[in-house]
Amino acid sequence: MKLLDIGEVSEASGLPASALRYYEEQGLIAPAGRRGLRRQYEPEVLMQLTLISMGKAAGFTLDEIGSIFGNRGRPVLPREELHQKADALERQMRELGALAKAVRHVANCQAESQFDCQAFQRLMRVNIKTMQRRARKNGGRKAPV
Amino acid sequence: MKLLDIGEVSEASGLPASALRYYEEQGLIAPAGRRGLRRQYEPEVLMQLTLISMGKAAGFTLDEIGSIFGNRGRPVLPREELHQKADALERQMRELGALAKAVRHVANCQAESQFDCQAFQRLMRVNIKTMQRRARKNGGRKAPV
DNA sequence: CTAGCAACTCAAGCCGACTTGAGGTCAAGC
DNA sequence: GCTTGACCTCAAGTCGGCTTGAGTTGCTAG
Repeated sequence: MKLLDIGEVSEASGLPASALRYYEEQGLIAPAGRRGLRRQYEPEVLMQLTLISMGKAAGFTLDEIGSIFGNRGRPVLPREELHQKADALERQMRELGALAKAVRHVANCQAESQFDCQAFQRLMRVNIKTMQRRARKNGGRKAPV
Repeated sequence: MKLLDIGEVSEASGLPASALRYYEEQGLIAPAGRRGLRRQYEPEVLMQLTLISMGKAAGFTLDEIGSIFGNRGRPVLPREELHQKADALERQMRELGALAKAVRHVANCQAESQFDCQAFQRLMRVNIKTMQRRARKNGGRKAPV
């Protein structure tokens, strides 16, 4: 199987080479070897990068991503924790849906201010609650994800 | 209607007072007035903060959030752009779902490495494509959201 | 053989989103 | 009338995630 130069990986993934080197420094990816100075990647790395991008989009830090999809696809966390992460993701997904709804509503609503609109208020109500639940749990620091 | 001290807003929202001042500096919220030096907030601000939190969870910058739910609930962007934002959110929601599935799979899968697992590979395949589409469009910089 | 060019390293810089700390203000309760 | 505690301002610091720049190395084509 043909190995890829960093430039090719960059091209294929859309990530700048500097980011790839940075991911390596953080232990998220690794080249199969070198040819001279140059890193040579297995095509598999593209899948890893997809995972990383998805994880980032979901608000994980690189560190967290590393612990979910650890060294070359072997997860570092125990099953139970992984399921918790998945639960969190699904919750977050629902929140995203709520936000999409809210934005959609804002686009169509005639009210002077959203805060005058009954429908909008209903959309928000439930989320104020989940937000407060979350806040109570972690003292308002950093998204638990 | 009773006005709230920053401490009360902080308590109710779970956000530290320093963050509230920062949001004010960025033009996202504003107190109804002051009593002496102290900011006095209308309860309405809690709804705005919910919106902000949701927006952040969805990966928007504070700046972007400001342009969606502009000055006191009157959106700054035209309808069309708001719908585009909503579309993007729904896309992102689906990606999040895919990630949840992937994590769930990793938790259960017996394969040595995820990259040896057929089911996992299928899960990823589609996302590599969307990732590449996105990359081609923006040169790999900053999430388009 | 040598010129190019892509890649390399390492240190420093940058941006967003806050936090922290030092030093100041003020209304409320004793 | 004084202390206390919540709040204030402003400057500086922090952290994550990269980017930028200067100076170096080494495969490849002419």
